[in-house]
Amino acid sequence: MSNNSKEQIDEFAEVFKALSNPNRLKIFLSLASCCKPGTVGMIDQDCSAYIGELADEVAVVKSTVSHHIKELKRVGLIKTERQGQKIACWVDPEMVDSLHRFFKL
Amino acid sequence: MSNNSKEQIDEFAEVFKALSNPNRLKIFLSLASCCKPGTVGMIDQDCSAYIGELADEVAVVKSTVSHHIKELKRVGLIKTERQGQKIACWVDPEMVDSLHRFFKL
DNA sequence: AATAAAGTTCGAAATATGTCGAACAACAAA
DNA sequence: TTTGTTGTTCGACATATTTCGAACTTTATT
Repeated sequence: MSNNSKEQIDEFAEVFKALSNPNRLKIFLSLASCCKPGTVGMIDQDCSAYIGELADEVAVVKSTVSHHIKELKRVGLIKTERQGQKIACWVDPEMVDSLHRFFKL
Repeated sequence: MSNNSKEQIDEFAEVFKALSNPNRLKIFLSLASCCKPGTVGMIDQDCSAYIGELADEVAVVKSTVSHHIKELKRVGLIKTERQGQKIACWVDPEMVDSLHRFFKL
């Protein structure tokens, strides 16, 4: 911990900002709820959700969820893929691991 | 990860917000740089810094550092203690551990 | 081709944040 | 008690964030 360049610091700060909004954090946790080791980059029905589902779950309109997803994606916390009309979202376990190591004492 | 109540989510969101500002994150990392296991609650010259030192390090005026320290303290990331004219600041390893566990896959 | 479903983009409004400098308070030293 | 050092509080200002609803796009279905 704490052996970081300015760039790394700014990058982590952006990730933390992405997680600093309660609704965005809820979305992230909802997507993370089925994230297990060994599923890096994998998509399956247990490990992803659609925008509309998330909107219902978090109780904000889908345009807002769309913004939040965009931000979570921008900082690398989640990945997305179009599946027909819908967009599947899932967390990137590598980023979670990076954060896990960040707080390693 | 992700088995959290609304209150816990809001609490973590506040902690992440505290770490989302680059200058505040720098301050935190500076204080964390010497944080080792087994030093919970301990203060010594290797494990704390004063407001003025931090202001120099981060290159913002001390009134701003004072605000940032107040915020880091409010969310539980750091602790402080007056030592004569100065105020010693150090990270709370328990909170760091809590964050470490948060990102445990 | 027309309609429906799922997301995105845009514009607007309210609220929050980060920063500074000036004035103030607490403590120490002469 | 006067002066210096360290940190806090206050007011102000510029900028960023969060959220919504309306209009639009993309894909699927009839």
